[in-house]
Amino acid sequence: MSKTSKTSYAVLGMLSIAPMSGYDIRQTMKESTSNFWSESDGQLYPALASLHKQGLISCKMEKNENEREKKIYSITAKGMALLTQWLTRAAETQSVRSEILLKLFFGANVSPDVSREHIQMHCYQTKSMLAQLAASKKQLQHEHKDSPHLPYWLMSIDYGMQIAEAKLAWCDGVIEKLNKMKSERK
Amino acid sequence: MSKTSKTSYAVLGMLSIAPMSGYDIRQTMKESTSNFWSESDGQLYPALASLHKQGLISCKMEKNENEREKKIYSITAKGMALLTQWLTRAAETQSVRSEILLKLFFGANVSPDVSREHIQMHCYQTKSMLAQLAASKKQLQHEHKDSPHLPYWLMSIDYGMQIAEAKLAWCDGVIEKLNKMKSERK
DNA sequence: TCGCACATGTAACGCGTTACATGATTAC
DNA sequence: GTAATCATGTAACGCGTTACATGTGCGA
Repeated sequence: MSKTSKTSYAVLGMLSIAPMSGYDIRQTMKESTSNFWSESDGQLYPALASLHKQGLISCKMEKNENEREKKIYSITAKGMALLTQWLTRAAETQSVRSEILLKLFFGANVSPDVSREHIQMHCYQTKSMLAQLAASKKQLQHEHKDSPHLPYWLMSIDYGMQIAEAKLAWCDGVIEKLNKMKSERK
Repeated sequence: MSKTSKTSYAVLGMLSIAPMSGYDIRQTMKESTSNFWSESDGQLYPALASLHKQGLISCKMEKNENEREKKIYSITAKGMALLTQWLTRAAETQSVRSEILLKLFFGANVSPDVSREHIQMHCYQTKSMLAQLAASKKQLQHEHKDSPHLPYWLMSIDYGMQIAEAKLAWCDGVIEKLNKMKSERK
């Protein structure tokens, strides 16, 4: 088990929700955690193979009508123990890199218009993300009414939404300031 | 020039503020952009060498009294052109990975206490970051009163502060919900 | 004299992305 | 028929972190 990579834990976590195929895990991540976590194919499938080899997950072949055969993985007791152990450990602080903030930081080298365009774009993207999150939230509340996972899923969505709101407020302020700077430079 | 890495641009940007040594760049980044951007030694020094070889920055040896000799780099016209070109291009969207949110997402597998502890810790860390940002802001306003960079620097600090405030509000809500879940489980 | 801040680098390693490879089934 | 979705993987590459390596000057 790698000391630094969290891919295996993300996979174990997904399988703690329900037995799934690799493809299912990808889809589930896209629909639920993509806002704060995602894995690429190149990480996912080798992780599944490695977890299986270690006995942390088990694998059954399944073939329903009109479906191609797929591998359904389930978390084992051993895997569950490792997952809860990881869940209990404190999260490591990760370094963030935001290209848009870096560009804004060096904004004095270009016209305020340039920065304003970037922020404007960021604003649009954030709004679209907010809409997606709101939709996800509604869907989750409907489709997983009685799941013990629901409250936790909602909290993680709320994080995204509240951060997005804060970003939008910041964007507004920045655009206003940049407009002022532009008119003062005239 | 690498297509994907932004390290070179970060370095060029720093040198657009003032001529500096590699060490100075590290210090400046720590004090100003660490909240949203940082570079390690293993990135910084090779980047400086490469930029120099490409004629994007120039290098002078300097030795003041009671100081060991150091290399002071300055951005060239060619480097400045490349920087502004990059600044004008739209920022690529980067994928974020938040271990704490991933743990919260899988929180149903452990006691609500575990999640609450994590969030509590996150709250403390965010508060300390907020205090640091407030201090930086004050210092910047004082030390760079007339710099054309100041408004941009303040905007990037405000981003950190506003996001931090939103995080704190979210933490409060989550802790409350987790406490409720705990009492309901009794 | 011991440790810390200054100062500059190199090398190894692992992680994560991207592109490639394959192939079945379904909808248009 | 052909594009999209389902489904599983591999391989190369580059980036970024960490640890290592070296040495100066200053303060306690």
